[in-house]
Amino acid sequence: MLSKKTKYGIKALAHLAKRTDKSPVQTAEIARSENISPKFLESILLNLRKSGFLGAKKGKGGGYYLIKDPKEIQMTTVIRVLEGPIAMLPCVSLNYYEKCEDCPDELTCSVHKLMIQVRDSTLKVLSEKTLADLA
Amino acid sequence: MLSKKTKYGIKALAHLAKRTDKSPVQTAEIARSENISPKFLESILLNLRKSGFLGAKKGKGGGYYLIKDPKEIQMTTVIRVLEGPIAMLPCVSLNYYEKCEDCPDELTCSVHKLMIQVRDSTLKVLSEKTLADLA
DNA sequence: TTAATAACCTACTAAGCCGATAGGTTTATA
DNA sequence: TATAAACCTATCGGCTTAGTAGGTTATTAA
Repeated sequence: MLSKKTKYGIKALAHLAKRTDKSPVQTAEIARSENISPKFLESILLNLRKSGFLGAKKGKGGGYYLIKDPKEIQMTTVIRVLEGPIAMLPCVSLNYYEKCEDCPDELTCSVHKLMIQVRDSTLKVLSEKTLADLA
Repeated sequence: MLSKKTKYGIKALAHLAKRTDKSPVQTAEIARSENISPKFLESILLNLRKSGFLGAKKGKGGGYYLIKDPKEIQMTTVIRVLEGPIAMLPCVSLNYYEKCEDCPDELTCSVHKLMIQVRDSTLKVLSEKTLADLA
């Protein structure tokens, strides 16, 4: 299950991608139109800015704006930044790999093999999709 | 991410499926050979019995055994019992559907559409696999 | 009939995460 | 100089996870 943080983050990015002009949009406006707690969204947008997806402008008329072309933003990278691993087990994660304590040998582990297949099929869908497809 | 409960549960089922005879296997033995905390595993196996995957026999020589043919046990049903929803959002879950508080209209929600595709591709993999494939 | 065995059941807990909320600081604009 | 909006830090209640502890019931073997 995706956390609300991730869901809200994606919605916010899609909201920005829908806009034709690149003028900054305030947190409060996104929060209002997407029904998200403003303060919670604030922390998410900050996160997205620090991760290089968004730029920010302070003061009146300020807000957040997309830095890159929505077509260039894969959903895999968005989800990895907001949620963390896409895989269902740490031992099959490409970007957040961790060995299982209990498993002596990954190559013979039946669960491992299965989850690799799940991971790959999920990755196929998500890597083909960009922010532009959501907007 | 799958919980350890789910991972352990699948491993335990696979352990039983690997065996040629259908004689009961004790919790302690499975725990030992799969490196799982015995007491924790106990609660998982109980769960799997109550869900109709396992039968149990008490007393000496007792233990748990598979009720059905491993070929007949889809991984989707196993995961749903142990973990709950397979979908990444409640609003795209087939078996555990819940409406999103924040979303006024699912049909126009960009995240919703994306997660349906992820769900379907995951479901395709998992529904084709049975316990027999893991053993 | 008794002892041993193993499932069954109930309750508890420490730790961590999630989804916020509160309140103050900095920077840019009018 | 006042206002606006991002930025930052800290905190919190509630929930889930991954167990642990300890006793009860049913079955088997001596």
